[in-house]
Amino acid sequence: MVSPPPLAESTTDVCTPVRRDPMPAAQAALLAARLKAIAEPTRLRLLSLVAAHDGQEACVCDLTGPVDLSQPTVSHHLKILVAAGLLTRTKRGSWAFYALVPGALEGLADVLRSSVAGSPS
Amino acid sequence: MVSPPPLAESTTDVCTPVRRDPMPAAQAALLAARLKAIAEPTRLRLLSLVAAHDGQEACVCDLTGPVDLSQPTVSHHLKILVAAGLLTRTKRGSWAFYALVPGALEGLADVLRSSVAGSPS
DNA sequence: CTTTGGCATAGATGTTCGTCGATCGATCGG
DNA sequence: CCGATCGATCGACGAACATCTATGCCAAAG
Repeated sequence: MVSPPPLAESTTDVCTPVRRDPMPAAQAALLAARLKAIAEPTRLRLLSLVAAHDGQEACVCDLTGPVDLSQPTVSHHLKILVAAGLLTRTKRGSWAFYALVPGALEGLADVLRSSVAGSPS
Repeated sequence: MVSPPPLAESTTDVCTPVRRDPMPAAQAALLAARLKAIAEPTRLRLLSLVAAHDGQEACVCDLTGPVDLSQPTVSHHLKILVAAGLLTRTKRGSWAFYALVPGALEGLADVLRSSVAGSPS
């Protein structure tokens, strides 16, 4: 590997010098896992549907119709959203009510803003 | 698939009344596609690596080493990040330099904050 | 013009993911 | 208890994805 003419300065074989430490692999894996939970059209719609309900909670029977998917599929997505810390599950009677975790999505957005540009050691 | 209260078909009450219109399927698909671009550990590290370089740009030879992947794989991920509007590609001589699109990641974070709870308009 | 080096593309492969139908535990009404 | 309903789990299937090796393209060097 040869350095490009105007920009190379380092003693290593790097083309451009490095100013900060990049994101560690472990942190990248963790953030990516959280982002994967919302990087899916159905799950975004489910979050929006829950938020659109009074009290910001809804049972599964409220959601299967609007997203036009089978009940097992909806339960599967809801489980992923709960595991990601974006929804909570509360069983009342025969129904399972899902509610938004306040600030969870905003927190994820904030981490996204700061993780790439701002993590110097 | 029956609801405890009388089954409704429209946006009126089912289990819980609806207060807002949920996210449209088209918007959910578009947002999910953008999120998928960053919901991957290697791509997050690549974004961070580019941000860590002087001038916030780097060529492929700068990135293959740190992420410990083959050069075609790195090119593949960079292409996805360019398609998502997060990186720009500029060829100078034999080298292809990738740079962050200013504000792209922040804009995505803002959309994420407002899309679920905010009004769809 | 030939060679060399950086990078993109193509094809192949193993894994992950989204979806469904079938089933099962749990709960409520008679 | 009995039958019905809500919702979670299981097993399967097809699509999408991340990765590799091999190859092609283009610019610079000799």
